[in-house]
Amino acid sequence: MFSKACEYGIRASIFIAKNSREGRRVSPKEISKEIDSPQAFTAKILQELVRHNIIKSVQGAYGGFEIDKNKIASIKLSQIVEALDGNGIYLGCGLGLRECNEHHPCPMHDKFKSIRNDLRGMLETTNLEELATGIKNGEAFLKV
Amino acid sequence: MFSKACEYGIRASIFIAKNSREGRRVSPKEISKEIDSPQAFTAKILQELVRHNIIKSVQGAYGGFEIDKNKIASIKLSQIVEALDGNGIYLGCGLGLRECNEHHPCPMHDKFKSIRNDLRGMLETTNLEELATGIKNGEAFLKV
DNA sequence: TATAAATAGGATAAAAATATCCGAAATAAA
DNA sequence: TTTATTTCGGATATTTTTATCCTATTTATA
Repeated sequence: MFSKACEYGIRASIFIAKNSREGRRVSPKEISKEIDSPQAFTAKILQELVRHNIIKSVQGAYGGFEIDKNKIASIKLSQIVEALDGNGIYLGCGLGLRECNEHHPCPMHDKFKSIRNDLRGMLETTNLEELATGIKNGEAFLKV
Repeated sequence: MFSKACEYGIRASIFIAKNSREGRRVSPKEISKEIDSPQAFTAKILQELVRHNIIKSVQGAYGGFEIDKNKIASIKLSQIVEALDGNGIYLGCGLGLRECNEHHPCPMHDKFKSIRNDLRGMLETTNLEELATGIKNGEAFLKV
């Protein structure tokens, strides 16, 4: 469904959000440990999220990654997915046709459309705030 | 969502189904031309589908690929997807956790569950017969 | 039985995704 | 201003996916 990069990116973002709410900056080392992901690869993904203005980095000693507290609730999963996997999951054809729409549908088009829309809806209405809360409350996990 | 191999495999299966209904066997060459896919790669995928007993091959002169006419309506998209991409799309965690279930959910688990179930339901209730009909009627397309 | 036509399958190549390494640049604190 | 710490970014390596090529095997027909 999502690429590894995107899976790590979402998990990392949730972990950063949780810590930013508590006023803590976190390093790629700590992140990759807590979400069980390869450290250097995760660092690359974090850089990409910084470039997309989804998370913020502070360089130098005592630096790390964080998210503006008052921004956490407004960051949607869809932004992270689009930043790392592009918009293919929204716009692409399920069977890989370059052109697939009402006027030129693939055989699966109608049936696939509603599922893709549900997925899109879910990603566009789920924000980091609620996901971080699940982690904080111990109701959900970021690894294993 | 699906791998390239799976996309080609589904499109090829629909094309074979349509032709088998008309009593025609088809070659990898014709298939890849009609679904716009790389020929040798498509041939490999067809072999895999044969191994999974989804399509049938006839070797030698006048051979090719076909599907038993009375089997077309009973072949579900889910069988093709499972044969080529495995069952990860049904069972796997959206965020890539090895273990993700009601007792140990990822933060996205609840929201993702229903979408995954809808996808699963769609794949398990959609058969080659109806998809081939869409192609035959010119309502749907397998390329471009 | 010989021939031509077709799939099967192994070997290999190319491209993309995943992952690692290391030096450069930034920055807080001593 | 020096030092220690930390992200940035380029280079490279590894693995997986996608794709191609070539020969062997199968089989209908002449």
